[in-house]
Amino acid sequence: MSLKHGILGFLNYGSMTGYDLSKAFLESVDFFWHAQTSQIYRELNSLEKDGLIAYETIIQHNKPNKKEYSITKKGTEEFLKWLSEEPQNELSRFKNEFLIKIFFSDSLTVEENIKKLEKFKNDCINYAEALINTSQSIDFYQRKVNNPLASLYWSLTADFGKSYILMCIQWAENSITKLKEEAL
Amino acid sequence: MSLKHGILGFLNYGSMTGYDLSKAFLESVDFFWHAQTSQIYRELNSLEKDGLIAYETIIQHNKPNKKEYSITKKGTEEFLKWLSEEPQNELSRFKNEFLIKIFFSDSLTVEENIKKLEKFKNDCINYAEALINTSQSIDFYQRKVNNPLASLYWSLTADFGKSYILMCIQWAENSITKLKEEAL
DNA sequence: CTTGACATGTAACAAGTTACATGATTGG
DNA sequence: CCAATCATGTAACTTGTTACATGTCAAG
Repeated sequence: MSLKHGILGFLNYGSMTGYDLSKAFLESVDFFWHAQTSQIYRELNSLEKDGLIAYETIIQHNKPNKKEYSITKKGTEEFLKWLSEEPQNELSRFKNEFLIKIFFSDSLTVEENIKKLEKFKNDCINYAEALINTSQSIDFYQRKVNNPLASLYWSLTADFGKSYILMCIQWAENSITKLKEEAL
Repeated sequence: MSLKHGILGFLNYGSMTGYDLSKAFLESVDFFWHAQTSQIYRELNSLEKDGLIAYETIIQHNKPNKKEYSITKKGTEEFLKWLSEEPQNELSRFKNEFLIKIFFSDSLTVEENIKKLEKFKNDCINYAEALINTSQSIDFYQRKVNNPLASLYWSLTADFGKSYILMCIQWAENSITKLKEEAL
């Protein structure tokens, strides 16, 4: 439901190709909305069929031709409608396969589970570094879009990511401590 | 991919009907894995076809008949294989539609966005209360399963939920403060 | 007499994942 | 010469969502 609106949101800033969109997702909202390239192209087709976006083929000489998509009036209306709708309770949609594995972990040894948690903690630390790049690309896009308020909202989402990862690291550390106590 | 393993995990504790499973999901892992009833019945069919579970029809007199599913040897093997596999980086799968709306929020007024964040904060506070029930049902199931280590892992996942919600509330408060400053 | 718990599902659709498929140019 | 970037997609499959469909019994 939301990938469509995500695409409309980006096209609302300006025209883009599927490839551009793919990069934009990756460099900005990937942390909370990962979009596969194949999915983006599928959605572009469907949005175009519904008249929410339109494209123009741009013939290039030293690069492959491309389709530049832009949002239509109908598309902008749909985007703004979605944006002002009351968001559903997001907590009820939270999903985490790692936590299910933890939930059922009594079928493994305590040592194996400590390793699992340590791996999770390391993943978090690595991801925290990757988020720094996201902050940098916010600066980059800010200049492109030329809208001071936009980057404020972007940074709020980046803050969420940082807080989430910190929380995960702390939870993992606490959990490891508890398991080590149990192992005695 | 994981609903299957979640079902196997519960059946590994003991036999259950689809209805029981539906309740078990709701009362324990719902926070990080919500399963629709319809999805559970579909997966049960598919797991049975694959020989990972088997069922016995139980005829009841004052209640509707039911199918009691139990895990097979093959099912247990598959479950343990999944459990000991290295979990994928979970952070790259995190999804949150609310954050996308925040990301694109410069198309709305600051006041509207403050309201949105306040609603989010309230949802979090309400959900925090709901999680207390989950903690209680951990105690209930602990007695049923009679495995002291199991409930330790269950409580780790409940801790994660509490930390996550606290983090969300704090983030929402900070964000509201920032927007109020901006509104001046 | 009505609500909630028990109990099982199907059908249609939407969204996400994985694998495949192609091919040019640029920079090191 | 090899890897990365540019650029577009299809096909098959798995998951997840929403709406529909049916019916009993117990308790308040």
